[in-house]
Amino acid sequence: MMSASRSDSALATRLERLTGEAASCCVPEYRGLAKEVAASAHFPEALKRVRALADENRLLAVGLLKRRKELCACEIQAATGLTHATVSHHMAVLVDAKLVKSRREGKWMYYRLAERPEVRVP
Amino acid sequence: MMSASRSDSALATRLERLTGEAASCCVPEYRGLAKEVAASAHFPEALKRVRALADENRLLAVGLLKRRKELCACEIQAATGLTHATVSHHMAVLVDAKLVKSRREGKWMYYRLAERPEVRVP
DNA sequence: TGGTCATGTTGACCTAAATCTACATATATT
DNA sequence: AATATATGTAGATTTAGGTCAACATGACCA
Repeated sequence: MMSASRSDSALATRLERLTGEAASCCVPEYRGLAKEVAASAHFPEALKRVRALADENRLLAVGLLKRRKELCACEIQAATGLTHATVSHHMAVLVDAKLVKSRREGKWMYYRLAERPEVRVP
Repeated sequence: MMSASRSDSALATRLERLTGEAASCCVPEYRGLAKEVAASAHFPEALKRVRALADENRLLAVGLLKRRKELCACEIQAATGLTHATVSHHMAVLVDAKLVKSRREGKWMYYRLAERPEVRVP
């Protein structure tokens, strides 16, 4: 989104210093590297996972599920003190990020950790 | 209706709020479990780390640093297309979360990954 | 059938965070 | 010294998302 006439000079100067060549042309190389990282297979999923964990109550829910194997929504609600609406939203985020799996049993909804809830930074 | 300062320690406040409505007998037990998790030694640091990673551009910067061992601020700026002010802010967040270390060399600021940038969910 | 309980969904509100511009600081160069 | 360069900081604006009340859905039981 930035265009950058002014502030690319730092990079150009440094590259000129390192290579001895005019370097303003090398900005696309760094953008290309960034695109390579962002387009890597694991990047979107990793971003979704860390975003799912980056909330106090969702990280708490994951911690609860690490100690108790399985918890129903109302238990998570009791532990967090949130409304059931908020708990439902949070658990949906965790399930969407594939950090948690859900299982319905009658009117109760049970949650447990997925097999590999780890986060791999791409 | 519930007292308590609103945004200070959100978790503590929310845990306070659930005491009424004592219909379910096990609520205090889950409250205690939540407090145990949130008060664990690793919880605040883990939260800070995942929050630091939970931004597209910061996760991108970490990915860049995994490929290039060391990058200066202007190179990260070139890669992300952000202003230098925004880059500076993002890198400060990563450094504060102990995911990245910084090194000054003259007027250039170099960044590299910390020894263990992994995220441990508590 | 109706009623209640447990949970999901919607829509709005409101706080936190991401980003920018403008200015400040520090380093290098002349 | 002065000037240019590289990055940090402050303040303002805008966007993202956490939260709740209200409503909807679906399951169980009379």
